[in-house]
Amino acid sequence: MADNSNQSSNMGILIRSNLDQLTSKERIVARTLLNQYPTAGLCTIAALAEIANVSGPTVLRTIKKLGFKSYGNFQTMLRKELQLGFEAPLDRVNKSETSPNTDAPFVPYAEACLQNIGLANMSVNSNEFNAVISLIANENRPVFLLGGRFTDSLARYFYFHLHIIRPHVHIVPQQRETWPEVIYDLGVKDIIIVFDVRRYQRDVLLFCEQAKKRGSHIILFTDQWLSPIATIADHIFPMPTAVPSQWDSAVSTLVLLECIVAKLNERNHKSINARIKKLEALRQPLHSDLIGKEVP
Amino acid sequence: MADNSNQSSNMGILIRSNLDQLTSKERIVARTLLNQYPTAGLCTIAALAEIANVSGPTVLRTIKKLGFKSYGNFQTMLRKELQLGFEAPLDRVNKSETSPNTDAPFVPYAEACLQNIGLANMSVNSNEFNAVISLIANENRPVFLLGGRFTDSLARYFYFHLHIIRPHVHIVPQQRETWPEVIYDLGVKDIIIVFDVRRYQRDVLLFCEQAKKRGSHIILFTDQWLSPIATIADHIFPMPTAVPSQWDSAVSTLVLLECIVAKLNERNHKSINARIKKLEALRQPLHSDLIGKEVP
DNA sequence: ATTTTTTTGTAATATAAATTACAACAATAA
DNA sequence: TTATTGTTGTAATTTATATTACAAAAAAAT
Repeated sequence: MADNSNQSSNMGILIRSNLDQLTSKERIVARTLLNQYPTAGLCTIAALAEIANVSGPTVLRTIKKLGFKSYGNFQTMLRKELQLGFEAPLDRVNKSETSPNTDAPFVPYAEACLQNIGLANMSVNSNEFNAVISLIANENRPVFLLGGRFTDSLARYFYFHLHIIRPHVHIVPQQRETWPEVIYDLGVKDIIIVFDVRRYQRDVLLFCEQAKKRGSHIILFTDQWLSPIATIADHIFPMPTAVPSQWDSAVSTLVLLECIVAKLNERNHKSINARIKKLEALRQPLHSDLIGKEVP
Repeated sequence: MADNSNQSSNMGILIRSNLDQLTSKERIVARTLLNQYPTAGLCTIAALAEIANVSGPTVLRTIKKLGFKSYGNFQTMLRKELQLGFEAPLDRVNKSETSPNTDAPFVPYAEACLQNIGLANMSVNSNEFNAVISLIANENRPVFLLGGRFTDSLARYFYFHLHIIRPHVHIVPQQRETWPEVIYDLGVKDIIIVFDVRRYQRDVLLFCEQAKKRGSHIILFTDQWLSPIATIADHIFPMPTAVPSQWDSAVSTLVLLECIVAKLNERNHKSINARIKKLEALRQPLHSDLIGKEVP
C-alpha cells in the first residue's frame, strides 16, 4: 500500500500502476474511475459503488489500497489535479516548470488544439449555430464586426471572408473616437458580431450596451469564462482556449468562424459565386497581382 | 427563480446571467464558482463557504436562486457538464452521430480541421521548427511580418503576440507605396516572416526577392501547393488547408503560429514575463479596462 | 473433503454534511 | 429617529455519507 496521499502527479498513472495489486472487484472500481474520469471519483461512495456494481466498502478498500487516507482525501487530490487543468495559462506555466520536450515540440500543442476543437464541437449548439447562419445570411441586415486587443485579427479574418460573401459588412475601427458615429446609426436591423476574451475590455462592453439599447442583435464569441457581454448578447459561443502555453488559443474559434463561412457559402453559393466573379472583374483593372494562376 | 435544474447547457452562462439577481455576498459565491471552475462547486458547502468567506446558508441560497433544487442537484449537473468535456473528442463526435442530432453542421468541418492539424504534425520538421525558434528568439534580429490578401489577419495575429514577447517586431503595411522605404533598410540581420497562399501575390514575391538580395532571412508559411517564394525562402512551412468549403482553412497554420509563440515564451519566460509586466504597467495609465477583478 | 485464507457484502455506527428556523444586523424609507 | 425591508450568520435539526465490524461466500491450500 504505497503512500501516495500527498503526491499530486497523475491520478490515472497512480491507478494504472497499482492495478495489479487489486482484487477483481476492486479492479472494477479502478477501471470505473479511469473510464469515467474525473466525475466517477467525485461522486459519493454509494454512487460510485452503484456504477461499478459493487458494494460501498469495496470502493473504500480500493481507495485505501491506492494509498489514500480516506475517501475525502482522495476526492481532494482529484479536485486539485482537476483545477490544475482548468487554471489560467499564466498560473499553469509558473507552477509546473515544464519538462524540456525538445524532440517533438509541436505534438503536445497540436493535441491540445485537437482537444479544444472536439470540445467546441460538443458545446456548439446546433440550433444556435443554425440561427446565427440564418441571421447572417440575411443580406438586408448590416453586419458590424468588433474585436478586442487579443481578438482583433479574428474579427478581421471573419470580416475579410464575410465581405466577399455578402454586402453591408463593416468592421468597427480600432479608434474609439470614431465609435459614437457608428453607434449612433445602429438600429434593430443591425447585427453586431463581437469577440471578447480575457481580459475583457470595458470599452467593448460599453459599445455592446449602446448597441443593445438601440435594438441591435448581438452575437458574441468568447472564452469559457464568458465575457460580461454574455448577459446582453442574443447568441453566445463560449469557445475552449486552454493550451500548454502562457497564452490562450484562438484555434477553436477560428474553426467555428471558418465553418460559418463555409455554411453561408453553401447556403446560397449561386449568388455568392456571381458576386465573387464581379468582384474579381473589378479587381483586375485595379492591379494584376496574379502569378501562377489556378493549380489543379 | 428560473428552473434550470434540468438544462445541461453551460454553467457559466447560467451563473453569469443570474448574477444581477443575487445579493452582494451571493455574488461573491457565484464569482468563486466561476473563478475556480469547476472544483469550487464540487466541494462541500462548508468548503465553498470558506473559500468565498461567507456562511453555509448563503452558499445554499445562491445555489437555489440559480434554480437548482438542492446542492446535490447542482453538483450532479456540474459533474455532467464536466464529463462531457473530458470525453475523448472522437467518442464525443461518434455519440452525437448516433443520437438523432438532426444535423450537426459543425462536425464534418471540425473533423477536416482535426485531420489538417494531424497532417501538419507529420509534415512539420522538428529541426526546421527548432531552427526557426532559435532564429526568432534572437532579439538582435529585427522581424518583419508580411501577409497577403487572405493571410493578412494571420500575419497580424502573429505580430500581436510576437511584439509582446520581444522588441523589434514590425508588420509591413498593406499600402505598397510605403514598401520601398521598408525594403531599402533591410539587411542580413533582418528576418522576413511571410505568409502566402493561393492565389499567390506577385507583389509579395517581389518584396521577398528584394529582401533576399539584401541578405535577409526569409521564413515562409504557405499552403501545400507552395508559393513561388518557396524557391528563395530559407525556411518553408507548407501547411494543409483542405476543408469541405469553397475556401481554404487557416486553422493548421494558426496552430503552428501559436505553438511557436508558446515555445518562444517557454524558452525565456523569465525575461518575457518581466517585459510583459512593464508593458502592463505602461498600459495601465493609458486606459483601465478591468472589470471583474480577482476573488479571494 | 476440509481447513485456511482471501474476498465481498450486510448491517450497524459514527461522522459529516445539507438544510431549516430564527435571530442579529444592515440598509432604506417614512 | 423609528419602522420596515432585505440580507446574513448562528445554532439546531435532519439527512445522507463514510466508515467499521462482522459474517457470508468464494477461492486456495492442505
